[in-house]
Amino acid sequence: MTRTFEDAVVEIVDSIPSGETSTYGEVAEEAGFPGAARAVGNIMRTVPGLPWWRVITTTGRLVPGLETEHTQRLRSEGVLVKNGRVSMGGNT
DNA sequence: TATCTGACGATAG
DNA sequence: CCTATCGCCAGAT
Repeated sequence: MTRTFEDAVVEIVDSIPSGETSTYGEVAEEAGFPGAARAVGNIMRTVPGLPWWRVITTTGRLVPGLETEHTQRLRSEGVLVKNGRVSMGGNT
């Protein structure tokens, strides 16, 4: 089994509970590759079927080019978005 | 094996 | 607040 970064990221991102949000850095760290936030982003766009909208950047920035789509999806999950940004990691 | 890419992260201006 | 640059890493070609 080619258990690679991709596989790990897929499972982790897919494990993010609805209404919550995580960051690329967090996902990368959980995957076992801290610092590989960039690689995470690539996988998010490479592997379909992933709740990529639950993953944001550490700065609270949403996915570039899909900010509108991203915001709508988060709001649909119950995540409050403020001015194109996510209200913290979905936790108070 | 080498080079390029990118939905990041942090710092500097 | 925004833009630019450097550093980081795995994947794709």
